[in-house]
Amino acid sequence: MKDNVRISNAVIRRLPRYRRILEELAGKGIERISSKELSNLTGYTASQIRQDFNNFGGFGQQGYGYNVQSLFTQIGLILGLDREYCMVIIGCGNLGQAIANYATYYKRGFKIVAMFDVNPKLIGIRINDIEVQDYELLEKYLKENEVDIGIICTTKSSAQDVADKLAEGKVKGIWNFAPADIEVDDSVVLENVHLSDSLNALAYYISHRDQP
Amino acid sequence: MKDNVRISNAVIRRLPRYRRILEELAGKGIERISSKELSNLTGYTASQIRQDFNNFGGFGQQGYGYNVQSLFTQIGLILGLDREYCMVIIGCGNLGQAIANYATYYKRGFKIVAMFDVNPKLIGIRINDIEVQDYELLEKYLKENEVDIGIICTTKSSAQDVADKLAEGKVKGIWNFAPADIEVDDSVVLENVHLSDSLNALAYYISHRDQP
DNA sequence: TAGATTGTTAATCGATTAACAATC
DNA sequence: TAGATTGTTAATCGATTAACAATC
Repeated sequence: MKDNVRISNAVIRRLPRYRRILEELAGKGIERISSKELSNLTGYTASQIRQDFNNFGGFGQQGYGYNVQSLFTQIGLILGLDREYCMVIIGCGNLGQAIANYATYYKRGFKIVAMFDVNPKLIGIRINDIEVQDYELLEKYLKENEVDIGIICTTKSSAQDVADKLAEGKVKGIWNFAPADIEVDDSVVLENVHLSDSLNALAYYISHRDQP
Repeated sequence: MKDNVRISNAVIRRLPRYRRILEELAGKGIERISSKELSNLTGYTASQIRQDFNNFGGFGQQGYGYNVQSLFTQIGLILGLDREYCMVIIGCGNLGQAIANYATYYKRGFKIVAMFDVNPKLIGIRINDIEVQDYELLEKYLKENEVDIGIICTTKSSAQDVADKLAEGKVKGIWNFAPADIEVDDSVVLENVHLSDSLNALAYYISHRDQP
């Protein structure tokens, strides 16, 4: 695999999609695939697909195409999926619980290790075998345990405070679902899921169908 | 406002963020803002901000800047937020309920009008005053009511079936949270929120911090 | 071997940034 | 008016697409 090459964000955002499709193909027992066939499945051009893979060194074989299983594995390696990520969830309302279920049942390699909330009604309940703890205990927990990812499922008003605590507790990344523009030190990777932005974009495209 | 100009997706995705920030500024009573100040707040360059706004015709005034309130309103108009969108949710587990709460309490202009599920334990319960109906009734509901947006919060395996029913029922847009690559006719706008892709991208950036 | 398909270079396209005249 | 800041054109940068030689 090539090294020392800066990969553009556009490429990174396409990799999970490739991987998802390759997983399905592998599940169907398909062993090889050409960039042209992948183009049909993904909607990306064959040319772009080859360019993307060549960022990391040649995964294919001329005249043959790509081996589905090995390409799947390679992309997993690039994405850093060859290890386990420990995650904590802050905010255990419907959204926090939904994310917990999702991670537990769909995402091997991403493990919920603790959950926190301020709501006394939620503290103490168990979600997929994880007991919801008092948010007051987050700081202590992060001191005593190495956590890779903090997931913010709180209200807008608490989000920045939670982010600060997570950063101080040396998490490597924050997955933010709160509708807030939080700020963190550059050493922490921040991935926002802004539902509002997504819904607004949807409204835009609905309003502008057909018209010029 | 200019018309007949194709606006790039990149611009559209920035508009909700501008709007969010302008809303906050308006809330603080700030009346005017320059592209330079907006640049500080958004992280986009002042040049890009002026280019973005000029896609729609000049919103500003030389030597003065932009009027916060009027810019906020204009962007809302562009995004199509000057009307109400009726939405139905299919799949009323934690995620569906979380989205319902979110839309109800945070998103004026986007109204949940009905919710559906196949689970007998959920059918009949009320969520923010909306009763969960049997999924069997979706088709009938869509025939009798005009729905703008269908929100898919089901499992992966049901997602395509739901999308087909929504498309047949003439929804204008689909907001998909199921971890599936669904396909719909071009006449329906599809906005995916692929949590898996987002999490994988986060893993990538965590794995590649520091290193070359 | 002949056919297929990659890896890679070159061309194109589009988006971002820089610069500055227009003008409030 | 002088200063500030937009609107807009031109320059740059980066990403996508096209083309084709390399090679399995």
